[in-house]
Amino acid sequence: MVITQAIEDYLKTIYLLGQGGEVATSAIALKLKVSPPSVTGMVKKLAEMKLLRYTRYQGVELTPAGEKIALEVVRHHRLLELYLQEALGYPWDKVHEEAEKLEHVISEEFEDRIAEALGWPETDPHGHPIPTKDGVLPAVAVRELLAVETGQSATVRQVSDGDPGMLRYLASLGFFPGATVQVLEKAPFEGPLRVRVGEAEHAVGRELARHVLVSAATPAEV
Amino acid sequence: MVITQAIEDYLKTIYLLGQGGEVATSAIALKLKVSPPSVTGMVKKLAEMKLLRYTRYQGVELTPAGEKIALEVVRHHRLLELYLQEALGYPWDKVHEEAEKLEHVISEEFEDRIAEALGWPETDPHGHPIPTKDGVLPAVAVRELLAVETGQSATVRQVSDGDPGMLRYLASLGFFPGATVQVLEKAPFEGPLRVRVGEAEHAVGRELARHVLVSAATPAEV
DNA sequence: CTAATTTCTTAGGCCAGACTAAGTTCTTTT
DNA sequence: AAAAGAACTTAGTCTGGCCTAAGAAATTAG
Repeated sequence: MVITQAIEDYLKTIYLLGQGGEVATSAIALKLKVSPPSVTGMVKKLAEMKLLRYTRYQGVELTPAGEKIALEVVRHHRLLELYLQEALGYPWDKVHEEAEKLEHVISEEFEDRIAEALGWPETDPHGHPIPTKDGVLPAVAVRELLAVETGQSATVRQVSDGDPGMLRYLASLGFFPGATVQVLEKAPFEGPLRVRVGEAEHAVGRELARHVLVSAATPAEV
Repeated sequence: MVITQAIEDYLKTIYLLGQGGEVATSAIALKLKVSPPSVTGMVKKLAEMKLLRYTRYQGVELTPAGEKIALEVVRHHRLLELYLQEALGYPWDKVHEEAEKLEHVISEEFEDRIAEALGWPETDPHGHPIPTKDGVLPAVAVRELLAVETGQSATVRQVSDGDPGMLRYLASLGFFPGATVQVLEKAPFEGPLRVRVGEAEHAVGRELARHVLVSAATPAEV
C-alpha cells in the first residue's frame, strides 16, 4: 500500500474539513481544486485501502488508520510553518504555501530536528495546535469571534490560514494569536461587527470574523 | 512547458554525468534506476522541449536552457545539504538523501533564505561547488587522488556523495574536505594505495580512491 | 406527492512516466 | 568483412490521477 502525495493531500483535507463528522465529496473537490468525479474515484480507492469509510451519495469519514496519516501531515505542515517563520524569518502570510509543498517530502528525521530546534512547540504561527508524534491533537477550547457577547472581551487564539490576502488584512487589523479583542457592537442581520483590537477600533465583516477564533479573555497572559 | 520533478531529475543527472560531453542513455538509466527505454522516451521529450540535443544511438547533451534548469536543481541540492548539516545538525552521510527530495520542492524564497543564513557559501559539505543564482558553477582545480605522485602530499577537496556507506567509511579514514593526504605507495595494476591521512596510515582500494578529489597541498591553510 | 434542482456517481478518455519484449544499429572480435 | 555481442530504440502495456459528458440519487419547491 503506497501512500502518494495525492493521497496525503486527500486525507489531510478530509481531516481538516471533517473535524467530527462526515465530509461531502463536493467539499473535498472544492478544497483540492479537482473535479467531483476525481474525488469519487479517489475516495473509493481510499475506502479499499481502509483509510476511510465511504457511503455512496452520502459522505466520507476517516478511519483511525486514515486519521493517523492525516495527523502526520498536519504535524509536518504546522511544524514547518513555525520553522519557516522562526528560523528563516518568513512573513506570516507566506509560510502556508511553502509548508504545503514541503509537508509531503520531509523525513521523520527532519521533522524531529525542526521540532527540537523549536523546543517542541504546541501551536503554529496561526495558533493551530500541532499534533504530537503519536497522533494526538491537543484540544483547545475556542469559539468563533461571532459568538462573543456584545461588550465582552476575548483573546484571539487562532486565525485560519489558507488565504494569504485575508491573513495579511487580518494582521493589519491586529488579529494575531494572543491579541485581546473586545466586541463593541454587532450590526443586525449579516452586518459587520464593531470591535476594538488593542488601541484601534475596526468594523469587521461577518465572513472575515468567522476566520477568527477566540477563548475567554485572559488579560494577564497577554 | 511544464517542468516536472521527473524532468528536473533527468536534467540534473545528465548534467552531473555530462560535465563536458555526451551522455549515454544507459548511464542515465543506471543512475536514475529506470529502464533504458524509459530514458529514450524521456530524452525524446526533452529534445522536443529544446532542453537537450539528442542523436539516436549516440547520446545526449544539454542545451543552455537545460543546463540552466539543471544548475538550479544542483544549487538547491548543495545549499540544502549544507543547511541540513549546519543548521539542523544532520550527520555528513545523511544530508544527501534528504536534499534529494527537497531540492525539487523549495521556492526561490526558501533558497535565498537558507543561502543567506549560511552566509552565501561556495561549497557544500562534500566540497562540491555551489552554482550561483545566475547559473554559474565556480570552477575548482582538482584531480583524482590516484593522480598524485608517490610520495607527494595533497589536500582533499571533494568526496563524492551518493553512497552513504562509502561516505561513512571515507569519513572514518579521515577523508574530509580540507584534510591533508600523502600517497606513500601505489601497488601496481589495480592494487590499493597506501596513504597517510593525518596521523594514520591506510590501504585504500582504487575504486574508493576514485571518489576522492584533491588539489595541490597547501599545508598552511589546513 | 410530483417536479425541478442540486449533488454525486458512472462511463469513457487522456496524459505522464514507468515497464517488458522484440527489434535495430553500433562495436568488437576473429 | 562477417559474425557475435552490446547498446539503444520501437512497440505495446500498465498505473495513477486527472478530466468531461451523461445518468442516478437525494433534496427542495410547488
